[in-house]
Amino acid sequence: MPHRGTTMPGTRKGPDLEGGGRERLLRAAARLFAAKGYAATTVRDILRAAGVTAPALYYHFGSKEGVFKALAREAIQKINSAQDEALGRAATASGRVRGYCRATAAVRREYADLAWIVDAILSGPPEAAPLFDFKGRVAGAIQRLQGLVRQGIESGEFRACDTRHAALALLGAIEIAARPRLFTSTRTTADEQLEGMLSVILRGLAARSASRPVHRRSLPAARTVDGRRGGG
Amino acid sequence: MPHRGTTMPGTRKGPDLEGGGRERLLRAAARLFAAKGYAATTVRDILRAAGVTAPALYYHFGSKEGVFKALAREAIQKINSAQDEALGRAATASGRVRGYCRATAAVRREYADLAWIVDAILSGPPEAAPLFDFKGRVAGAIQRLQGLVRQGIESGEFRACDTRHAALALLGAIEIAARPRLFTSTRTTADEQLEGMLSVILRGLAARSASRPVHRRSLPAARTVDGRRGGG
DNA sequence: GTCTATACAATGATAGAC
DNA sequence: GTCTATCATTGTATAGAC
Repeated sequence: MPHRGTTMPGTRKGPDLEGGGRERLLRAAARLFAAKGYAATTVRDILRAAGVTAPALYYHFGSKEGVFKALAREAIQKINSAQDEALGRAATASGRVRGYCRATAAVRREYADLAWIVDAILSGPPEAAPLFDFKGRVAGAIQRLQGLVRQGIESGEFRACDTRHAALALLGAIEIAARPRLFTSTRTTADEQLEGMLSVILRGLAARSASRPVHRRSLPAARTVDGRRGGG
Repeated sequence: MPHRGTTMPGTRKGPDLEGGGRERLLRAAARLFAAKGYAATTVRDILRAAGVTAPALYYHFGSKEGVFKALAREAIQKINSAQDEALGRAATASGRVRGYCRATAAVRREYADLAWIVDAILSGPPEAAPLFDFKGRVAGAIQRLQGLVRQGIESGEFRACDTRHAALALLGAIEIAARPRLFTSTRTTADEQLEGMLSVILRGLAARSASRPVHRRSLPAARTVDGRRGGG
């Protein structure tokens, strides 16, 4: 696996084919992995989509697996910085939880290309595809969420509860929100759904009976309330 | 696709190789799909593991895709019957929700072999692998959960809320609980985790402030309560 | 229903010129 | 850094005997 780490392209070519071969390969691979999956995407597919030939790919990445790794590394960096930034600005515990979940789900959606592959790898067993420390990353995500919940408990904003269970429930919401194709209905966006799920879960964590005003006189059969956005 | 629907084998062979070639092919395929994924599993792999040769597979299933379809059909039937049975016996709305989630997660865990592949297909795009109406099945699952929540609202057991958001949150919990490899820690089982997540979510749905006694004097810093297990 | 034997397209990857 | 040309391997699937 003797592929170089970085290189200095600089040469330009066609009109809309911007970036060196390396960038074009990455974007084409991301699109194709998303469309067909890792195993089903052939090196030739990537090459044709990127408008380069085989040796270019093997020069930059060493293998098809190398392309995937580079792609995943990129997505992970984005998620990390998005999460860090989201944690910075937030006053309440539920605010931090919301921000963290929002940021994570958003990047995962943006990188839905890789996300679902990574997901398959994570859920799956041994090594269906090349991977890093994905499993470790999941553990880290759980711990970070647990930390947020624990802070909320300590500050009195949340009730005492099993922080791990709460973290897992939140992770489930993120998981759902990260798959718009599957769960987004005609009239709902993934963001709206995430907010709704978080409202339900955070209400279960709230120290008092109501963390936010949700008054509605009786119970009119099966009417929806919550999700406070004029949307429609 | 001219593969026969059913056949009548009857012949036996080796000592531990029970069942006709058809059964052996199914079991071998399930194991391999689980170990390597659909695309990465070759027909030759399946044949070698099942101890038969190619024509046997193509006689029974018509193609590699046919094998997967047969497998998925089997899992779907199991999930359906498990869910129906779980809905039968249950008094309260939260009891029905718990039962439904438990049953679904349990079967999904039992069929983790296929579950994660189906999941990858669902999360993924077009046709990374052959599929049925998987997308429709997900929609059905959401609607069934929505129905349970709506019943709870109508009966006054749950507060008025967006039933879809509640259903999605529950689905997220199931999703998490169905992947023991990823989320189960050293001292926790997937069942315990599901119960814990459901407790959090159902508390968020409860009409009153407490659906089950969760009293614990103050809030001792960062102590976990809930999940009744001595674990440290 | 299952076998032997095989067709043949597609795969990931490389050598070596420029 | 990118190309042309090509390799060895593996992929799914089938004919035809038993």
